[in-house]
Amino acid sequence: MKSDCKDCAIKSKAASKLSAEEIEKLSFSCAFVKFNQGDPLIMQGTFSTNVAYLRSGLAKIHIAGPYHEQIVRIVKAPSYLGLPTTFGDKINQYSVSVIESAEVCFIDIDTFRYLLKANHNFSYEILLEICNNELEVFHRCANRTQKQMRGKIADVLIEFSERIYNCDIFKIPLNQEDLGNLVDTSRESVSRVLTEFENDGIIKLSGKKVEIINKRSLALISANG
Amino acid sequence: MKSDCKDCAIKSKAASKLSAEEIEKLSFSCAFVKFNQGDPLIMQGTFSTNVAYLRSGLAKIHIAGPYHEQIVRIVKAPSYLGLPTTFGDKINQYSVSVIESAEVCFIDIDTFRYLLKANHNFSYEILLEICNNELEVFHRCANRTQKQMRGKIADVLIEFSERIYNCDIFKIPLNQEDLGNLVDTSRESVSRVLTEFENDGIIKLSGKKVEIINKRSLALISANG
DNA sequence: ACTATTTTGTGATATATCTCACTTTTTTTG
DNA sequence: CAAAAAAAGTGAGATATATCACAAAATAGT
Repeated sequence: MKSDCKDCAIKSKAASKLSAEEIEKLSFSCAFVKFNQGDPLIMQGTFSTNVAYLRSGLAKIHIAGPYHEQIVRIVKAPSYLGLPTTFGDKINQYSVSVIESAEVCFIDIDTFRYLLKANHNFSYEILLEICNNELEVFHRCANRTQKQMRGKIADVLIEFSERIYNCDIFKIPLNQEDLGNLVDTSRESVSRVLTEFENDGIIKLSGKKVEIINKRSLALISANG
Repeated sequence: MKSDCKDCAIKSKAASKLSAEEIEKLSFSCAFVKFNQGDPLIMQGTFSTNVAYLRSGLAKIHIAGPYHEQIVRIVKAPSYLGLPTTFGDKINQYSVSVIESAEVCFIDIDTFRYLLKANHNFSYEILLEICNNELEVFHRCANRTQKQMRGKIADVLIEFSERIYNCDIFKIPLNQEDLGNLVDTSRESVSRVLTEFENDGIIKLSGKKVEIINKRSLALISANG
């Protein structure tokens, strides 16, 4: 357990509010680890003693629903992971897995709590992050249940291109089964819709690589489908 | 704008951590208002300058989805409302309406922020509340999308009986349309399932009054339907 | 490089739920 | 208390999507 958070180039906005001594304290109980695609970071049902800070990479938050796995959202670095669990009971209420090789700092929960108490600006930033997540989940949930599959898949393509990759060409970091779990449809439907979009000249596919050709149409489908 | 929070019998757990002076400060920028069923407390899209503390009563959080209104969750007093909005942009991201006559304290947002900075224990409690809400939303969302209507309606009946009213006999505080918006089904389906449950001897209905007769069956339906 | 495994594509069929249309009941209001 | 409005019940038909069952591709493992 030791890192040098002081010189960390990708400090969280919250961490940048910490004083020199506080950063020092953080360094002492912060473990830096690299992960590969597919690695689990947080496992639903297990005891949590750390907050995770996703320094780089991409992860998915997923929970075991009554029938199948549901992917709640895709988290892009930099971002804290497992905050809600940190406060309620200490049993993780959801899982987090890496979907694009990631660097993660595990911060001891007691230290994290100490920092929350010691530094208002830090805790305010954390509060902010949690609140934004909650709002995002609200909207995502409404979409998931109300739109039909074309709309939902259009949504997710737009999200990857705009929020995650900032680019019209990207590699989907999930297989179609998982894509289905993210938007709540079956794997088969994902496949069908994707080829449909390709036939309509809206996207171009080659393997998992997607190129968005007609963003306009995609936005329309997202809005009306 | 003035209340006497000091003597308030239903202080929030967070507020009970405040010092005498802090409570005094709170009192000065806290407006107490009574509301009736149907009254809007928070309106999506409007500018927010207050945090609301639901002192007594019942409210629903709802957002305008792409197609229809969605009821995100039912909030039972005591509980803060509109916390997430308080921190992100100040535009309310969802609406809150009273469904059973309520008493609400509106707390000026700047005062609330001041208290968050001034008192760690207060802010820690607030953090806790937000985190718990987020986790609840996760699970609710998974249920909503994965279970089918019988299961979802069984769920909601159990929730009313156990979380909201602590009683096997209660009056549903929503009409069937809203019940549908809460569990994501059509009004007609709600009606059908409810009469189905009654015919199966699982519940007894008279108007909006529900008596749960066979909780065991209901739990089974919730788990498997 | 070859086999095993995972992932994807695609048709046919099944089905849960929505929608529409109308009636009946309950609640509200003047 | 009557009239109007809102809410609830119910059948028949439409439909979006799931499921099943394979085949084809792509990836991973030895």
